[in-house]
Amino acid sequence: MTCNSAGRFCLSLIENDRVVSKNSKHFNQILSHSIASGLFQDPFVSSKLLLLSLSLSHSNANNLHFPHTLFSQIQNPNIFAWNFMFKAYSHSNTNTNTNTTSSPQQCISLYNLMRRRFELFPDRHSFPFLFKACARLSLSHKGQELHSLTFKLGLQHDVFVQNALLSMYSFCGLLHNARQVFDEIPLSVRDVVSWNSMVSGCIQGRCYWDALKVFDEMLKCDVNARPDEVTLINALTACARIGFLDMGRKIHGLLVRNEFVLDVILGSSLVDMYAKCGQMENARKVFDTIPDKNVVCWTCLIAGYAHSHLFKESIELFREMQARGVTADAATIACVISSCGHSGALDQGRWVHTHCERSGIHFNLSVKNALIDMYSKCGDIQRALKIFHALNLTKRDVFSWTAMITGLAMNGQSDEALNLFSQMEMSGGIVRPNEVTFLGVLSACSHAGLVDKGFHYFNHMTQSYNLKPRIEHYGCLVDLLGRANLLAEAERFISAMPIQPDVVIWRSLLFASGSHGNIELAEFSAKRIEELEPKKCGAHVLLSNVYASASRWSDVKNMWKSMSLQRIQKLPGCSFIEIDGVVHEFFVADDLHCQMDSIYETIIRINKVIQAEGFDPEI
DNA sequence: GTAGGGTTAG
Repeated sequence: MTCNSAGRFCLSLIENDRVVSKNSKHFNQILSHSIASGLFQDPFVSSKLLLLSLSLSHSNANNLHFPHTLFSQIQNPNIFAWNFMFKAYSHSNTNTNTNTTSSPQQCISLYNLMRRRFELFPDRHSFPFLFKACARLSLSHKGQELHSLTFKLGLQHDVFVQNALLSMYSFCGLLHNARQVFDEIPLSVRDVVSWNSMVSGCIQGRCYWDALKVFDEMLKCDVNARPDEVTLINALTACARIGFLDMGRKIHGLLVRNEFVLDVILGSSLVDMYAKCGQMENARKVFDTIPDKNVVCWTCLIAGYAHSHLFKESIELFREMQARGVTADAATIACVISSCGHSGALDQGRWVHTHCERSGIHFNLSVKNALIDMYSKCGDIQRALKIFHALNLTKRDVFSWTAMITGLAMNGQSDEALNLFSQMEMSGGIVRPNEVTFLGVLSACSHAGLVDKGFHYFNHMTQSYNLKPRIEHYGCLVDLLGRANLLAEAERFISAMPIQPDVVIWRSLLFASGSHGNIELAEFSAKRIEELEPKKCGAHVLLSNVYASASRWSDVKNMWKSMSLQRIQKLPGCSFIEIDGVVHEFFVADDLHCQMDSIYETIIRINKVIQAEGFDPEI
């Protein structure tokens, strides 16, 4: 074959690239011919072949070895060839142990090579890939350097370049810069992608109100860029994160009016929005209309029930999902395990745990944290500790530490809880305790009656960590003082608090004063509760218990009389226990359980044992 | 004569 005929052969096949791109044998033939004939050094031919090699390795997205070799054989790659390589590397995986060349870092290295050795400038097609690589590597400095180059090259009005630039800034956490880029794109140039990138950038930066402001602005001022599905998904996400139901409803109306197709992603966003706003009925309604529900969609609803403290429903829905053949992933599992923990369903939680181990579901940190929390809440502190200690020190996040500290505290192991907190602080500042961590620490102090330590940690929290105490922290301290019979101090502490005390605080004081026989203070606290919750029976019942323990029976009687006069009904106290995966519920004076006789027999037997040990149980 | 962006939901 002569050079010319080889050239014609190559070109005709290259032009027919739909055939070639599916057949590597064809491709290899063309490549050999082009090299043998010297046609490979034609810039058009080499870049076209490079593109073909990339589309052939497309099924194996991270194996860019062959295209890279091919690229390195091009003596003077044109901008097309460079851009093909930028594109491939900017999308490739960051961590591939087997092939270290597949990473966005390669994109940047190649760019540097292009500038230094070949003295070529990037063009409008290069920038989106280069910005993508910077974003994925959090290389904001490189991104800024490229930003200045766009001015030099007069690309400040190229909407592709500008959109990629603004996404890069928000990805790197520089929301302010992103906003500046956005503002500088003229309205006539801005498209729906510009708006979506800005909204999504605000969400990434956790500025949900700003996200909705941008969305609102888009609806009002830009007739050229109508919201698309991505816009609505982003806006719904923002509503979900801040629980903004009114706006969420408005978006729901908008998507119905504009006849958007409710696919699984838009549907899930809507379910999530309603669920996060506590509207479980609406969430369920939307959920039922979504075709081809996937695991994310189910998890939104499962998590929604848990968010609304409907743990039983959350676990039941998980079972239903499995029955429908949808495979759970780590997010689902973390959520269900947490529901098991909150409802005390240890057997179910344990079942989920083993089920995951057997079915090879990846245990990410959220799952492990949920397991620590569940086992602690269900009293299996050894299991919780085992999982916690198996976690590498550098892997533990604030939730792992907090779950374990709180778990130890609620299981009466206050010293261990406080020890663990010291370990957390000594772990080199990798993880900073948050408000919830300190709740665990304070409750450990409260359970062990460590008054001074409790106040020490309270000050430590505000002074060393600059954390603002919430009402729950004040509640812990009131509890701490109350349990230690420092009732006057507790009262003083409440009146000096910078926040208005809530019923929990007064209930805590009522309980403490009752158990230490200070009826006057108990009455005072009950009054405060009644002022805050006039319709509820809590204060009446607690106070009548106080009277009863002081044998003031006429007061007990009056208490109940006034309750019936005010038509306040006492909700029956309820407790539950899980045995062999079944949750058994008991109400006060309940005789509905099928094994009631043997249950009461056991209680009487236990009481006898307790009395024989010299205790006088209060029944 | 080749090519470009926002992957958006738990």
